[in-house]
Amino acid sequence: MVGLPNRDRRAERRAETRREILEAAWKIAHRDGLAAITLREVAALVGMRSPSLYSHVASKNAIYDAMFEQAWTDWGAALDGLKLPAAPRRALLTGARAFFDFATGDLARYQLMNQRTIPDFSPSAESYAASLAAYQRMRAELGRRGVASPADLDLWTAVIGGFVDQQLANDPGGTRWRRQLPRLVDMFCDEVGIAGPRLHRTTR
Amino acid sequence: MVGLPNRDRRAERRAETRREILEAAWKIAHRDGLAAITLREVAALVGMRSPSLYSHVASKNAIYDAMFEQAWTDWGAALDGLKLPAAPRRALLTGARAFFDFATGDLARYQLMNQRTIPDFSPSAESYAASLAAYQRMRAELGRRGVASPADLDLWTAVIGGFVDQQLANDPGGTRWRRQLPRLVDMFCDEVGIAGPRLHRTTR
DNA sequence: GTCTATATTCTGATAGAC
DNA sequence: GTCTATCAGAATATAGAC
Repeated sequence: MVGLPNRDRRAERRAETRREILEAAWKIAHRDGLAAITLREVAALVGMRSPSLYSHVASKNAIYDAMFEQAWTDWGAALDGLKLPAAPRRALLTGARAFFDFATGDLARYQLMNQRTIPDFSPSAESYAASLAAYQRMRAELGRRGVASPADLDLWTAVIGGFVDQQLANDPGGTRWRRQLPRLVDMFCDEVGIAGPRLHRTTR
Repeated sequence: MVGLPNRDRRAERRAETRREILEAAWKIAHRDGLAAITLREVAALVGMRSPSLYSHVASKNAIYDAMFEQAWTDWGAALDGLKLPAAPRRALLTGARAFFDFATGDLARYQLMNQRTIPDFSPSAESYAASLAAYQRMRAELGRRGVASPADLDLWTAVIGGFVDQQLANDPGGTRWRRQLPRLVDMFCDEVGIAGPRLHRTTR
């Protein structure tokens, strides 16, 4: 009995090409910044001429959009893969370090995810949903540790984001702010009322 | 007795033209973002053709550089003009609000001052000195209130910057993070050991 | 699906007359 | 110091052959 092929080789090829296009775009972004991505160079890196890209991508902004979605999806996956310790303060520190390392590990990615670096780009509804999903996952984990009020959540996102920004801006590749994460978590937990032993030695 | 004129009208005119050029550049940046500044439009706004700009400015990046220096000089002046209350926590809150309002009041300016938005631009030594001077002034004021260790200073800059970033990114024009500044200052002061009554009501 | 060719528009910067 | 004219090149995107 003859049936349909159970693999769509053509679709696989298309998906693979699309993956290569995104990979090339990331490569340029890492080297020269997000704004430096051009269709010509993306095409050259995947072995095409620029007009051929339009068979795979609707526009340049569609590339940014796919990158945005990919970045947030990746962070969501990293978040899901975390083994969080039972002790709440330890759990927060693990999460903070994971986000910090993810964010500082790739400046271009962080700018695309969290800052308005590309003037004409704003994420599509589908891509934005990926970022929202990651945020909700973080919210759920914090809620499990007793951080539930919007004000407390805003406080958390702000102080963590601030650490990332300072690290990227003033000590890229270093640990000047990273090594203070235990202290930051302690300070935050003291403020919002998460009990437990201090994570770092108090110097006073 | 006849002497030299005590005003150099030519120099005054030149300085005035330069001021107008910067003003035009800011206007474009506010409307469409830093990256949208073009020499043609700057020239049009001051009533020139673009080549004429080169009599006043060495290059496009020189305009960014002058804007960078101006922004930091302005912030330094704002800092100098502050009347800080005697109570340390009150003083920190006053400073925090001043910086927060200065930063959130102008996204383009903040991006130019603190983020790497323009790929090819990096400040000249002279312009960078203006930012350093402002930082030293902040450091001196914090030192007077007992915040002196590099770690404490890093903690302060990070949490304040984080509040600014979140406000700009997620609630531009609003007060979602601004209204939590008293709490942030309390949290910070508790951590670094600045005594005094709490600035905000504890909800727990 | 990929190509060549091209449209269209913009960019920063320079040369040289006045 | 400002102008016209122009360079030299970049960009995204489309048309249409193959």
